[in-house]
Amino acid sequence: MTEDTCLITVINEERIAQARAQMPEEHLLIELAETFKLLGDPTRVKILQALAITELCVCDLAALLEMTSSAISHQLRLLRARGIVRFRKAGKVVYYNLDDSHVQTLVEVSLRHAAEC
Amino acid sequence: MTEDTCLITVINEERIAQARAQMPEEHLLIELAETFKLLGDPTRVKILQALAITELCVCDLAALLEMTSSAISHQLRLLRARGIVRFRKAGKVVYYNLDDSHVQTLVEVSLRHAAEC
DNA sequence: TAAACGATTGAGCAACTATTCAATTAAGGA
DNA sequence: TCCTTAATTGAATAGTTGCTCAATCGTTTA
Repeated sequence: MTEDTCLITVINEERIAQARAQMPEEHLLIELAETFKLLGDPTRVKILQALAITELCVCDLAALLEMTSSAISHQLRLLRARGIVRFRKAGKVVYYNLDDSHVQTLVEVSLRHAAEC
Repeated sequence: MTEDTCLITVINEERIAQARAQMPEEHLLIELAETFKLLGDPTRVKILQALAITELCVCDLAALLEMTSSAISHQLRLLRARGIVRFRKAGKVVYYNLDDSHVQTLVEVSLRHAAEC
């Protein structure tokens, strides 16, 4: 991390200034990336899509995705930590729901777009 | 990958059937996850956000994000590969633009939501 | 109370990823 | 032509991640 060429060489100073002025705060962009990263995994996308259709317990999700309940549980923990899913206990069984309608619309919008390609 | 408990134990058979029937095709969900994964990195989100404001060359992006142009170039390659950015050459300088308006609105919508939290 | 079962958790591992570093390409200017 | 510079590329590396496996927790029921 010494002075790299391109930390000095600047070609369009005004544009950089403009971008810098209009860019959202860094922590906001990092937050954003965190959320996208969470959606950026096939298993988690499938879980979210399934929960968008109906409430399911860990075991059902495991059966649906043909994975171990351990693997599912690990992923649900991440989704829980970001408040994307919520759960309710019914005895031994834990049912999961989507808790973030925004994420749901995000997935819907993206799916529509993906389907167009 | 033998017969795991939860590949057999099913609690809500009808719900699983319903989810299975309504779930989008697997390859579509995987595509979706690929796109989200690409957005799920701070550097790439910053690049996209900057390009949403103004056209910039590799060097400018490097200066703006305080990173080496090599690191930026590597990330641009990934974004290019998915058709999210396009470029035009002006002599030695390569200018990058957003090429996917959908991704742009995706980021905008998400930013608005992130800002609300 | 003990056994059974759904779910969670932590350690470990293999696969992946973002950056660095060095080498190379392509274009411009001396 | 040679030198400089913007950009790209490949290899190497440090850090991350998703799954497995085994152990454990909490609840039900025999």
